[in-house]
Amino acid sequence: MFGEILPGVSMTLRGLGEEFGVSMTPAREAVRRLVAEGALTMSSSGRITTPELTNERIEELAALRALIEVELASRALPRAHMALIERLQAINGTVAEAVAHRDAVSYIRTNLEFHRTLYLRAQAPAMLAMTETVWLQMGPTMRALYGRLRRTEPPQYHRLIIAALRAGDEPGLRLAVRSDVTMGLRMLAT
Amino acid sequence: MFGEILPGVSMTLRGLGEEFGVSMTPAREAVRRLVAEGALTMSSSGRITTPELTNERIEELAALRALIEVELASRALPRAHMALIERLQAINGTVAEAVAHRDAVSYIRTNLEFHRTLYLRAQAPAMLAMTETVWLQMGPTMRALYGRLRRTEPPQYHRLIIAALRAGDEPGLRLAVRSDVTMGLRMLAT
DNA sequence: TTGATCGTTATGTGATCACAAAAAGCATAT
DNA sequence: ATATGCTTTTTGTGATCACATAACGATCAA
Repeated sequence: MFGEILPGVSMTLRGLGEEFGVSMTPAREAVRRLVAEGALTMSSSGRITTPELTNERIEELAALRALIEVELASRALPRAHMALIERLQAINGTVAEAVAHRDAVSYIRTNLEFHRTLYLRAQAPAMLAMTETVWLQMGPTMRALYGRLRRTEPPQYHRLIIAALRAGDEPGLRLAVRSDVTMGLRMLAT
Repeated sequence: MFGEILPGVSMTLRGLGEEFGVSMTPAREAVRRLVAEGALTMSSSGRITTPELTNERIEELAALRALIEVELASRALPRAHMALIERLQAINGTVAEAVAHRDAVSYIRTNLEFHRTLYLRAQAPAMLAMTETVWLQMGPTMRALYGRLRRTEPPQYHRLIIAALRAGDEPGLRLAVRSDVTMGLRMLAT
């Protein structure tokens, strides 16, 4: 999910088992679950690799993020008190730090933490689970895309999200979330 | 997915293995995958049952259906030719038959087939997979709800969907799909 | 009749193994 | 130098087993 593994990297059940100190059986169950969720790809012969997404698939997943996350933000808005907004601002600080250090994995992790912190307030576990499944599918690809990105300024749309939360501005929040989700990928997927 | 199993029904790995002529290992992998997708519930001790959804969860899943399926229908609209519309009409006939026979499982199956046939035209496999995951989670509950429903007339919104497809009316299509998805549950979940 | 306690059965988990198939390595020929 | 055929190694799959624990049921006491 955090892009620690690049797309197209292969792994074996025995290797994973050894890495985590277990036998093949639990490694297999974990891998097959991740395959079912789209986080890993399994070839017809059963070989395991991280997915290499096509541009069409990236666009589709970005559209799913936009749909669901806008709804989650909207549902979180009436429950977003000052403590939450301050926490979001703090997380956004660490996001800016990761960008300044050009640490792609840390950037992805803190960026998703920003979103998850907000969405947790929506009290919608099924929607959050769906969103995290999408994040999981995009992890390796996001890493590969952000890796080639040269940028030193923190994400602008996070500020808009926080401002809209402060103002209780639902249309503004929806627009800010949609922009944050789609722009980040649209500038890269072409 | 089709409601062949009611909510709260428990099953064992050995029983499933015997039922499908395999050992515990493949049964376990299948069960754990279904648990990961929300189609089955696993207690802290590992016991397997079909999920018993709360009303809040039902509302949430219905909202997810509305969000994603409206988008899928919208993407399918420009590709929906006459052959597809005729096929949808034929499927809708079998839906009406299932309703007339008060066959809940058959009704759920053909109703979902109606939707899937339309959404396949959207060429959006990730969105379709997400939608089917939601269907999977709702299967047992839908069966329980439709089982107590007394109705003999076919679903009205399917006709609206077909009419909107014919007219190329995107706003009308979005409204019809949203209504079909949410109304069918809203009248039951209270 | 109800509640608790204890022994029995049922159940999921993880490890190990045999097997088949695929991948990789390697030598040979053109 | 490249393609080809064969051998070896690697890898996933499914079955079986030992074990720990949870569920069940019977027995007994209040």
